[in-house]
Amino acid sequence: MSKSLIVLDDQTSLCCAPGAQLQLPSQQAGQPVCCAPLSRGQLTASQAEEVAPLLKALADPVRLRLMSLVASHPGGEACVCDLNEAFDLSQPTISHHLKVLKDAGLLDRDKRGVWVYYRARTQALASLGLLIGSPPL
Amino acid sequence: MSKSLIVLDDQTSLCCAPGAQLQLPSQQAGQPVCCAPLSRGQLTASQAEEVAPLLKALADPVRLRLMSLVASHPGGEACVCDLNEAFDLSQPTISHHLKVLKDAGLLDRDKRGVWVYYRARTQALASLGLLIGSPPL
DNA sequence: CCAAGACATTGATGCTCGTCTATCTCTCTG
DNA sequence: CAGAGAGATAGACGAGCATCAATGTCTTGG
Repeated sequence: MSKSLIVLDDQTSLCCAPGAQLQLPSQQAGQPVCCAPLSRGQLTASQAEEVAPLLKALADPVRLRLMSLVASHPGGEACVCDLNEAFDLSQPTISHHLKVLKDAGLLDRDKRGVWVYYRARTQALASLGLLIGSPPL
Repeated sequence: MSKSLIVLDDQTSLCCAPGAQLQLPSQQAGQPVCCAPLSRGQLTASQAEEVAPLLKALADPVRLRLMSLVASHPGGEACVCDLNEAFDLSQPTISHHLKVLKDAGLLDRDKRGVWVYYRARTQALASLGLLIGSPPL
């Protein structure tokens, strides 16, 4: 597998740190472009196949709100019991959406006793935001 | 309608210019948060309903590559005839995907004679990238 | 050990989506 | 004006998705 376009792991350093988007190092000849934004150089088919599932996971109003609730929660994590109450949807439906976000690599799951806590992978969100949002050169 | 979270029009100035993501003005009490990123404050249900269609439009490998091809094309625009050749898909399928991107507000269409040119709405991409990618405070 | 509660899983249902073939509309050329 | 070519539209079809009710799996308290 080639170098990932999206950094999912908070432990891994970002090759394009947030805020550095305007001073991206110029592309080295022969080297794969890491974090190549959408507007600079064409995404390969395989890169597109890699990124699309992340966007698809986010491309639902309920999941967007879930991500926002979790990411903005004090402490960086939220209990499922709190999330369930924030929506007018059944508990299995919320559980399903959380699983979609977790499988996409946008949430981390942590079970502590009876309760389950989800945490946002801010690195993945940052990478995705840079990929989409960086302006053309 | 409340103030839009996503700036679609290149003529309109961005309330959160690219690169300004780390120095966002502190939220004024009582004022709606413009361009409130995903990780800061919870998206309302209506805001999520507004943003999700944009992400859904992008959340397809073919459309991601189309956006990338158009956005990175010299001159900022690309002819449909060139785009058709870049994919192993039928012409109506490409036309359909371009329409989805245009209806979402991510592409502008310009017919000149026999040919049709599409141009990326970089402002919309920038807003979307900031919304997703800005880190929590 | 048992009952209760938190969350996940299963299976069903109706809707949306990506793709295709066929056809249509528009514009230029001869 | 007729034909050709560029691109859009229409309709069909199979796959995928969001939701729910019902049920299953853990974990804790008594």
